[in-house]
Amino acid sequence: MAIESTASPDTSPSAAPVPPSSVTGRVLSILAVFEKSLAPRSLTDIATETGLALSTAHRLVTELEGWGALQRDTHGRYQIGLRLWELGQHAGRQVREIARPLLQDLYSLTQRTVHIAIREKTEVLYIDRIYDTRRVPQASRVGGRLPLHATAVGKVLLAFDESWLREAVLAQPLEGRTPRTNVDPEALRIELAVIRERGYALTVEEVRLGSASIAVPVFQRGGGIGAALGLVAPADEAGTLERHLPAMRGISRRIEASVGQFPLQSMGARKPGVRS
Amino acid sequence: MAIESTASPDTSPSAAPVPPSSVTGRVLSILAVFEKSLAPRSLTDIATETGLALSTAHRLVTELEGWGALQRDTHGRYQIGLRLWELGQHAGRQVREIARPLLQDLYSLTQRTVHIAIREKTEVLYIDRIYDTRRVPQASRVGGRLPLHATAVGKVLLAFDESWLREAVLAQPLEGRTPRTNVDPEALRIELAVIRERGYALTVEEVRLGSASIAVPVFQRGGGIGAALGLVAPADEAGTLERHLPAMRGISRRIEASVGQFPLQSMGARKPGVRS
DNA sequence: AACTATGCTTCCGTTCACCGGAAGGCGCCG
DNA sequence: CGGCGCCTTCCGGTGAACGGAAGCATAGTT
Repeated sequence: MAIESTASPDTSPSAAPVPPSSVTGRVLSILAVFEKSLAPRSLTDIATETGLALSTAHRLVTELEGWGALQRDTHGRYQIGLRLWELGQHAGRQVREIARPLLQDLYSLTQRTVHIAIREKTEVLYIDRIYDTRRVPQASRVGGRLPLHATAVGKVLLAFDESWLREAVLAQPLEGRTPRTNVDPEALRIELAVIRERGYALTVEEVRLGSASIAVPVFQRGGGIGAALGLVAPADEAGTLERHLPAMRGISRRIEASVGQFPLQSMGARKPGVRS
Repeated sequence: MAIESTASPDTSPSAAPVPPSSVTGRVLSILAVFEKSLAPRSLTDIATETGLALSTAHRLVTELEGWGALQRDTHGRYQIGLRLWELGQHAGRQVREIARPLLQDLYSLTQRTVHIAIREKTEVLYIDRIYDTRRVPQASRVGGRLPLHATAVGKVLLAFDESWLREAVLAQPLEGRTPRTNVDPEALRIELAVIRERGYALTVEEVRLGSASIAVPVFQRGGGIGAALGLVAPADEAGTLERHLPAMRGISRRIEASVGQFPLQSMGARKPGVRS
C-alpha cells in the first residue's frame, strides 16, 4: 500500500510531474492543482501541472465540470466548483455547526478575533473564525494551515496531545515565521510543559509581527484533545490577554459539552494502530 | 454532450442505481453518496448506493482515502475527508472572505440572523451566515439549498435575474414548504415584479412557520445580480422588518464595491451562450 | 483584411488499467 | 464452535482510457 504522496520531495519544482497510473489518481491530481493556489487555470495549465496529455486532461476535466467539481469562468478557465464546496461543508459539519454560535458568543464577550482549530498531520488547520471589526491583519484563514509550533492554538494542540507526536514534531526542522518565533526544540519542550500545566498558551508576534494570541484546549469526551480555541489581538494587548481566559474556558467547556454526544471522530486525526 | 445528471428522475428511490461507465463518473458517484446525508457509510453501503461491485468500490474508495478525499472513522466507515473540505474552501474564496466581515457588521447593526446566498441552477445556495444569539430555528444551513420561490433571498435572486430564467422556474411545479408558501405561478410573477420595483423581498412563514425574512439584491459590477443579502427574524417581527432596510442596503452597497474589482464570476451561474 | 499564434475540441486505433467473480481473512453473535 | 456479515486480496479477460494528430475558434500582429 504505497501512498502516492502529493507532497513528494520533487527535485525540480517546475518540471516533469509524474502522472499517476490510475484514473482515480489522475482525477485527484487535477483537483490537487487547485490546492497550490486559487488562481483559475486554463486546460493547458492543468495538463502541464499534472503531466497529463492535453487530450486526457480535456476528457477528465470536462467530466469533472459536468458534475460540478470544477467550473469555468468567462475566459474558459477552470476553478474548483461549488458542488465540491457543498460537499466539503459536510466534513465535520456537526462540529462547525455546534461551534459557530458558541464562537459568536465568545466574540461578543471579548470583541476580539476568535477562531477554532484542529491538528491535521503536523499543522494547524483553522476550522472557523469570527473577525474583529477592527480588522487586525491575519496570518491565516479558514481552511488554511500554519505550523504547530508557532501559533498559540498549535502549541495547545501539541502540548495536550500524546508525547510521541510532540517529539516527532520537535524533531523536525522548525520554521521561524518572525524573529520572535521560538524555534529551539529544547526551549519549546519546556514551554509546552508550562502550557500543559497552566492550561493555556500565549504567543506574542511569533507568527506575525504586530499581533499576539492566546489559546485554550477543547477536550473530547473520550479523553484527549480535540481542538483549540484561540483569540487574536494587537501585540500591545499582549499583557492583558489573560483577562479573556475565563470567557474562553467557559466557551470551551460548552463546546466540549455540546460536541460530547457526537464522537467528533471525523475531525481529529486517528493514530495508525487501532485496537479493540 | 449529455450530462449524466445525478438528480435523475429515478423511478425506484432505493433500487438499481446505474453505475456510470467512466471511472471518473464512478469516483464522483461515490462522492455523491455523501451529498444525501452526512452519515458515515460502510464500504458495503457505498457499493449498494452506487451500484458498483464491492471489489470495485473497495479499490476506488481505498484510493480516495489515501488521497484524503474520504476518511474512515473508528468503525472503519467512510466520510468526506478534510482535504476535500480545504479544497472546497477555495471555491469562491474571495467572495466569502470579503463578505464575511461585512455580514458581521450587518449583524451588529441589526442583531438578527443574517446570511448571503447565490443562485445555483434553480435553487438558493447559502454561502455564509451569522447566527442570532437567540437561536431562531433555521430551515437552512451554510452550504445548503432551498427552493428559489419560497425564500426571500430566492425571490430577490429570481426577480432581478433574466426573464427567461424566471419563466423557466415558474413553469416548473412549485413545492409548498408551508401552508403559506406562494405556489401560484401567476401570483408569483406579480410578486416578483413588485419586488423588482421596490427593491426588496419580504416573506412571512413561507419556508418555515414561525419565521419571517427580508432580502435585498447584491449587484455585480458588470450588471446583473450576483447574490442576495437576507435577514431572518421571528414571524412576530414581520411588520417591522423594513426598518432594517437602510442597514441592509448600505451593507449590500459595500459588498458590491468590495467585490467589484474581482469579477465574482466564479460564484454566479453563466448562461450557455457566451458572446463577445 | 490576411496572417500567425495560442489554446481548445474532436476523432480513432491500440493497449493497458479496470472490472468483478471468487476465495480467503477477521470479528461478532448465538 | 459454527455461522454470518463484512472487508480485503487475487487474477484473467476485456472494454474504457490513452494520446497523437487534425480540425476549430479566438485573440494578437503586420
